[in-house]
Amino acid sequence: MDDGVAVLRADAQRNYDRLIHTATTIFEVQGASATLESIAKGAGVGIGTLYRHFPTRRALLEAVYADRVAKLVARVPSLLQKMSPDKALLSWLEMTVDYSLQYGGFSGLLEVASKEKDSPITSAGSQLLTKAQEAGLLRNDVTMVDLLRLINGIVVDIAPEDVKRTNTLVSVIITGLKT
Amino acid sequence: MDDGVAVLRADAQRNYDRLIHTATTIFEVQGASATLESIAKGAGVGIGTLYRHFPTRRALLEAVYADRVAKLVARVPSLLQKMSPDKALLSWLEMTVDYSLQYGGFSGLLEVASKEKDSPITSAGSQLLTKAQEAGLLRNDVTMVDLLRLINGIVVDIAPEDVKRTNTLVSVIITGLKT
DNA sequence: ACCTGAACACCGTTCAAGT
DNA sequence: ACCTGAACACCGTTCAAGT
Repeated sequence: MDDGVAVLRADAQRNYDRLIHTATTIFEVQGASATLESIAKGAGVGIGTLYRHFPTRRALLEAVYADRVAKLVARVPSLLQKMSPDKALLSWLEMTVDYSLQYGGFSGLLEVASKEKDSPITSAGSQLLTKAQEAGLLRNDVTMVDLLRLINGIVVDIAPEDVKRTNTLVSVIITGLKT
Repeated sequence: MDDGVAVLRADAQRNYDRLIHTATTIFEVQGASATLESIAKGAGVGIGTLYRHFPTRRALLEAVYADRVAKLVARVPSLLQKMSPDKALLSWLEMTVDYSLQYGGFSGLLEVASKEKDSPITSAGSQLLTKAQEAGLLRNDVTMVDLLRLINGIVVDIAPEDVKRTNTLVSVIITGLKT
């Protein structure tokens, strides 16, 4: 019985850590479409080693942003405790937008995760949306996948000078969801 | 004095027409990111000829969808004549979404054009939005670039089974814009 | 004036050889 | 068990040579 994390050989573990560290930095600067070659090179490993640890770009993005996703998930119950579910959803969406704006590659992860109804991000948001809908606060004909599609549209390819527009756009969406 | 359209040598004109025709078909099937190589090949011309006529992918997209853009522009005054400006904007946005869903490459054009405040598409929509704002029907703190960002988010990378969701999402946005 | 396609650059992905 | 990087595939873009 273990905790589900495979034990790696010392050199493999070191390469894994270096890849995560380098990818974090490079995604930060260049965004989620940075070349994998540059990440491998920056980490001082062969490109094959990157592929061994992370068979897809998505796997790498998930590993790099695992802690932020965990934070988004953890925020759900604490928000529900403090405020009404519609306000909680608004707050949670703003947090998601903030992560996308702060961390270069996060929006690349959001882009794929938002399309799946049972990804960690979608599942977390769904709890808030469903609660708000059950309370009759938000319209019933919208799913979390729908909502994240709109949110993703707000942050994708955004220019630095447009960042200040995002709050307004999130508020448009939330207002549009009110019953 | 001419009409602004350069007169091409007969073979050049034929190649131009073939490129447009082939590009229309291929964008339809594969979307705006189809390879330029496949378009040149399908048109029976060298890749250099494609670049001579269309120096960028965007130039090709604009040429292919010129008539649809013209329709969107032409629709503005006729919509304003028939209904209130907020309803006109909703109708116009639905038309824009329909084009993006119907024509494979149109959303690729929308993606770039929507970011410029004076592209033909943005300018056309702006007239409706401004009228609706002046009439006090829609909130004043949103621009057409903002709005097209949301619209683009709705249609980009949409799976066939999600197409039916787009009407709901457009209505969420319009509702959210109401004062 | 226009066309062709080879050539170059760049990136993703695999896999044989090595430790 | 893990790593390396050459090799292959693919695509965008340019430009010398040709008509």
